Amino acid sequence: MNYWLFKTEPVECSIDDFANAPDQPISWEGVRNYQARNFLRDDVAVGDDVFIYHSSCKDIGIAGIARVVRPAYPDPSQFDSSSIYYDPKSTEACPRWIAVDLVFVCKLPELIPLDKLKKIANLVELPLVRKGNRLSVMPVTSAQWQTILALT
DNA sequence: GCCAACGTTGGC
DNA sequence: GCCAACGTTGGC
Repeated sequence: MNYWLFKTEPVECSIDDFANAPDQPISWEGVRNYQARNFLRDDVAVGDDVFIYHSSCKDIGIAGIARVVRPAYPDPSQFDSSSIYYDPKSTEACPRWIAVDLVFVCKLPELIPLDKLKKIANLVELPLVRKGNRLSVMPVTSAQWQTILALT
């Protein structure tokens, strides 16, 4: 199995949305970046664990953990003309964007702030803390995962 | 709200 | 296929 980090703006989907719906799969939609899409399509698998990271908000950082329960399928929002994620160039026959489903695992006892992650020597290779990083779905190595868990 | 960094688009 | 222009991300 693999480890991942998914970014989200908590006003849209936060770790509390997962915590408030235990055992209920949440569809991870709206990824509109090809590199992130390729990870979802090719590498994210059922049983993988995912850090849920809150961005563009007051408390920026890793908020909790979710688990993949459904592998890649066409992101329905790309076909919905009323959605902000609508993509007129995508077709049912040849969908461009991919979603997966996640379920809640846990909230971290305390959010691990980004500035704390940036100070950890073992995490300098994590794309999240690299300058100019914009990847919203990124792999986390087993060692990085353990390092981050040890911060809690 | 600013803006650096990066990704995407489209003319050539 | 290059690359300038434009759009988006996301921390600050």
